[in-house]
Amino acid sequence: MNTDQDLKPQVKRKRGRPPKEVGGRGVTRECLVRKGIELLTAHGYASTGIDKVLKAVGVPKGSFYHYFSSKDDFGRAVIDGYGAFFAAKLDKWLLDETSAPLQRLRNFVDDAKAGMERYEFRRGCLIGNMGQELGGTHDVFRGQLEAVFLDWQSRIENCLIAAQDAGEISSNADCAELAAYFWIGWEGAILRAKLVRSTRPLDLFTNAFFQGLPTKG
Amino acid sequence: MNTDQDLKPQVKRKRGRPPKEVGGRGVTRECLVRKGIELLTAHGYASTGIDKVLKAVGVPKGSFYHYFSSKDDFGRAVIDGYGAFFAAKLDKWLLDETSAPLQRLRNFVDDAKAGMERYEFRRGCLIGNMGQELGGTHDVFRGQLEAVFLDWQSRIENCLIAAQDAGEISSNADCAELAAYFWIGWEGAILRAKLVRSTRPLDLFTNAFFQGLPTKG
DNA sequence: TTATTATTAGACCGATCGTCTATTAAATGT
DNA sequence: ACATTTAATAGACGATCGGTCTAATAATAA
Repeated sequence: MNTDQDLKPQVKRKRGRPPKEVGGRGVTRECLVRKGIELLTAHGYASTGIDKVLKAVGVPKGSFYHYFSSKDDFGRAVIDGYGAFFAAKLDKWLLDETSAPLQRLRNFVDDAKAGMERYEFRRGCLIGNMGQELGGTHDVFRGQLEAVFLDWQSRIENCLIAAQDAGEISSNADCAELAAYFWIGWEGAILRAKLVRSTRPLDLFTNAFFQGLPTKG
Repeated sequence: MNTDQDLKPQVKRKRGRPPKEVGGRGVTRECLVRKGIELLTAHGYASTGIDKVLKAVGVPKGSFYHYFSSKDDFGRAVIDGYGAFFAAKLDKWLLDETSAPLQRLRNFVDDAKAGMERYEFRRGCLIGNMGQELGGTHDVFRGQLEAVFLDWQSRIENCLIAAQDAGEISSNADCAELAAYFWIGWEGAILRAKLVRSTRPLDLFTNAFFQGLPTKG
């Protein structure tokens, strides 16, 4: 994994505007954001230098400040990119009509768990990481990160409402609250899973979550 | 709050070993660790430079590397200091025989909640912060941070066992697992509380936690 | 053809980290 | 009393790195 096959050509370029690459239209910016997601998730915002991202993608420094006005601006783009990427992943699982609603949620959880294992519990969730690192100090990021959580949360909420409609959980259940509870515990479990390098915290939380859901009534 | 009344004298000092301060015996190191706890909790490990700590305490750089061999060494001392400080806080509440076991846990939670509010949800928990920031990459810190969690966890576990003995919760309950679950959710709630600058996530989690405890049977 | 825009190359400044030497007071030994 | 060793501080230093800025040049539009 991560064989760096998706980066810009490492060929030595001349200065100035480069000759028009047929396939490459705005590819650079997207590559930067993609690498940013990868590196910020793994090492955090403060610890990840611009240079690291640039070197990993094979793009010179000058380009960076053409596409982004500052590191913060880049950070915002990275958060948006990750938020959208993960929202799509949520939809993929939670809107899958071939499974019952609660099973969809389980499927998502299993997929996310597999992702944690695949990266050896080194990355976790970019939004959780940046929230922890910058939520207390950086107001702009704080609002943006919370907005991403609310977006994800509403997708879980909709899935729980579907479960209600399907009679899987009680019609009295407060799905919005349960969805909020889900993300609180899930992010806490990811943090702990990084420390113990195991899915145990994830299993512990999700088992309790599903078991605690109000049964039909 | 934080009126900086607890730092070393800012007076211009001469070089060389300073005259023996009557009260001050090894005070410098302790001051550094204390400020370290404060600054690392607020801004994270990577973002907090040695110089910031030194300036805040009014100690020159030369002293730092007399007491600590490196920044990592300092980080370890800070983690230990915070771990011990918080363990004492836990004991203060959880071993308070004047309340029933579960009430002790509620008291601790209320106190921690008040602490979050006092700092306007800007700091959170040093162990959670550093775990998020470095748990995935820094092996030494990772082990140390997990050890702190296990220590805190055992204190919660003991309190839950006392609750069992008092008949407050079921004798079938797995107190070790419940204690692990408590910290997973609590840390997740802190993270979220920083983002929304409100105790709601903390309330949401703790209410669910207490309500989900297996009733006596 | 000329002007403008997009994109790159890399210099630049300041901050940070950790080391190093010099300095001086206390503690210790004789 | 004196010499020696140890504890603790002052602060300069070099290497590195992060973020910003200027100059250069090809594509594009007027």
